[in-house]
Amino acid sequence: MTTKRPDRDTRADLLETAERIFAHKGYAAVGINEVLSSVGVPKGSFYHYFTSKDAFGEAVITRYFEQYLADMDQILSTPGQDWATRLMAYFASWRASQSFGDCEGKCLAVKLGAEVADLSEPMRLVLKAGTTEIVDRLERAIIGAANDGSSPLRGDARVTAEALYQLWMGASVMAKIHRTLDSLDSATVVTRQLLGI
Amino acid sequence: MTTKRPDRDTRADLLETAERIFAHKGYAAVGINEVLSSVGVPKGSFYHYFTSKDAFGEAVITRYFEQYLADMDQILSTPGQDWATRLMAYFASWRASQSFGDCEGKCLAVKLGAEVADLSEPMRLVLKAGTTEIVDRLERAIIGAANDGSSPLRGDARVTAEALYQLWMGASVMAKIHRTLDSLDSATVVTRQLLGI
DNA sequence: AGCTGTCATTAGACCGGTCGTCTACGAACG
DNA sequence: CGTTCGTAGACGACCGGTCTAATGACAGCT
Repeated sequence: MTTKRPDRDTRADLLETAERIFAHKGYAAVGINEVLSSVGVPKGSFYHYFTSKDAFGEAVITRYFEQYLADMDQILSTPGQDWATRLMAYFASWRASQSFGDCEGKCLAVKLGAEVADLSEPMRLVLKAGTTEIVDRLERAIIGAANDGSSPLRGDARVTAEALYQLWMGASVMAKIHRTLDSLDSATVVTRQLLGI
Repeated sequence: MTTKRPDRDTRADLLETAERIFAHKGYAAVGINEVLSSVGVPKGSFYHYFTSKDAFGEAVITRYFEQYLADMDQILSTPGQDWATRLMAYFASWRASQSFGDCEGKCLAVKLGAEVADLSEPMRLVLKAGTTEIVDRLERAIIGAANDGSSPLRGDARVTAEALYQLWMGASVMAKIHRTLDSLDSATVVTRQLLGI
């Protein structure tokens, strides 16, 4: 009498819950059981949907980036704003997402990047593809800002985009280590400086 | 007839070996046994030298930073160079340390920062203290560069120091994810830009 | 020299949790 | 009515960190 859940729910629940748990505890430190019992799904179901923990992790990260990029696209296409403003809005939302006091900081790329990169090749490739797309969008935004005159582009747009992403990634790690948002404030200041605004 | 090894060797061997293994596989993914058997020390000995895996991890990171800061001090005090040159030499050596093809990238702060920060409070505090000292040194170097005229200081030195460290941290994570040194090149370019040189 | 007390070090048992497998049941739908 | 999809959870093999009990080396004393 399991109330006939439409199949996708279980799978989606697993992915969604795992994202939260991974973002908090990392990948290796979390057992499948923890995710399972947290969702209330028995172990048997897991291997119906996923072939292994690694494949599961891959799916979690894939889903994360899909969602992340969609959100990012939305912020970077706000009508009636110049590109520089849109860029700063993106970073402001990044800052906000880390600010969840406890210890969340929901950015999976930050949390899992270093841990997973030399642990599982498939997961690494998903991370690579995802971060590349993020930098692509930043680059386009920077070029846009140069064109609409909201930022005086000095130097290569690609390099600047990469550096900005790296800066914010590092700032997020430091925020975790210091349990402070100061690092994100520094990043904000320097971001303005780099964009010349 | 155990050839009477002086006690400290075992302990030092464990710390040193663990540093290498942690830098490669992370913290949670590595079992004590792996370190032990890699050094050739029996399991029983471990808890003679350390009270727990966490205390061990703490000691590993502490040792790492001691060494790292000593190296950094040396680079940043090269005689006959202006401060801007010293700074760039430091970042060049950072780049070089990541370049070990395989997957090393021996920077423990980068590898373990995100993973460990919300896993163990003691380890987090060691990371916090260590990274703070690194930024302190960067700040002093930046102020030095402003004073000796090798870099036109624009803006707060502290903020710039923090941003530089974050930038390079993020660049190292990206290097892991993309298995490329490109990110470190971008970081180099932007570092020059931020220092105005 | 022999005996003994003390301490550093080791051996290995212990229990709990890990991932993944496998069989059996139920519910849905043709 | 039977095949498919999904649930259920016991099970095995293994590995994790921890702890107690035994071993060894050595110092001092008689």
